[in-house]
Amino acid sequence: MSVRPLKHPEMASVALTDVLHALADPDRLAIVAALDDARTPLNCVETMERVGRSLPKSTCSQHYVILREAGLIWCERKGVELESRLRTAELDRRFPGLLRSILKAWRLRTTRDPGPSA
Amino acid sequence: MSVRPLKHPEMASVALTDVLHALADPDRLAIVAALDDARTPLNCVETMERVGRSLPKSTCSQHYVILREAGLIWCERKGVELESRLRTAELDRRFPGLLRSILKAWRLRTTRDPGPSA
DNA sequence: TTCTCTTGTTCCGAATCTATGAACTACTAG
DNA sequence: CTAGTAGTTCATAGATTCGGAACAAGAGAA
Repeated sequence: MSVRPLKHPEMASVALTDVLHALADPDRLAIVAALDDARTPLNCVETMERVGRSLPKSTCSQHYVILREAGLIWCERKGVELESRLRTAELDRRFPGLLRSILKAWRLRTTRDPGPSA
Repeated sequence: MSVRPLKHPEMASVALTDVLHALADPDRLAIVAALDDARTPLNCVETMERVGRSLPKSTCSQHYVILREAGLIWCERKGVELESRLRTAELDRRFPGLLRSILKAWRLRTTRDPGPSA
């Protein structure tokens, strides 16, 4: 049971539907919003603190896999931690304006919207 | 086994994650893009012709349920047909710029992106 | 070194979601 | 009434997702 190396897709091969699928979950969207706020790489614990919610770690780990494989985040292992940052600029070159408009929509959600993990 | 009446959510109660989930599928995204092109209501057959792909009807029917319940389309029965139109203006009031930027991204997808039903 | 703590990963079973054939409803035309 | 067309519902097999338990891997202390 060894830990696999991190794989990141080239931005050119990222599919729009994968990006949308990755963001179609309140927890993942909140993670992305937190990384966007932070503007600096964060590990999972720091991110979840900012999200203000604790998930089971296995679930959380899977969320990171999905975000990474959808091309949304870039991760590096720093010791025992996983440091992640948004691939903002690259993503915006591939899908101009997309991430911004989604994050904007997320930030003005009302109570009807599921907050992180409804 | 009677046919249930059509239910449309109020736009205020539409969640962003539901919208993203509805659009995180190549067939549904293609349907939405086709309705957006058309600018006039289309039934399922007409829409799928424009999409250029035929799905099993049960699958197609489910896609319409998902799009309708996510607040993306407004449907009316016209005789035996189901006429659908995008809820463009309403949606844009709720999530300004969102649908436009997603459709824009969809239209500039490359071969790596799954076309309708990859 | 070894022990322990922390951070995250992997595995696996249960619960949930999705796709589709078959049967059905509902309407139209002849 | 019969046949045809458009779409819905049901049942179920298949795919995804969630989360607990066990594990990996590095940091720090002794």
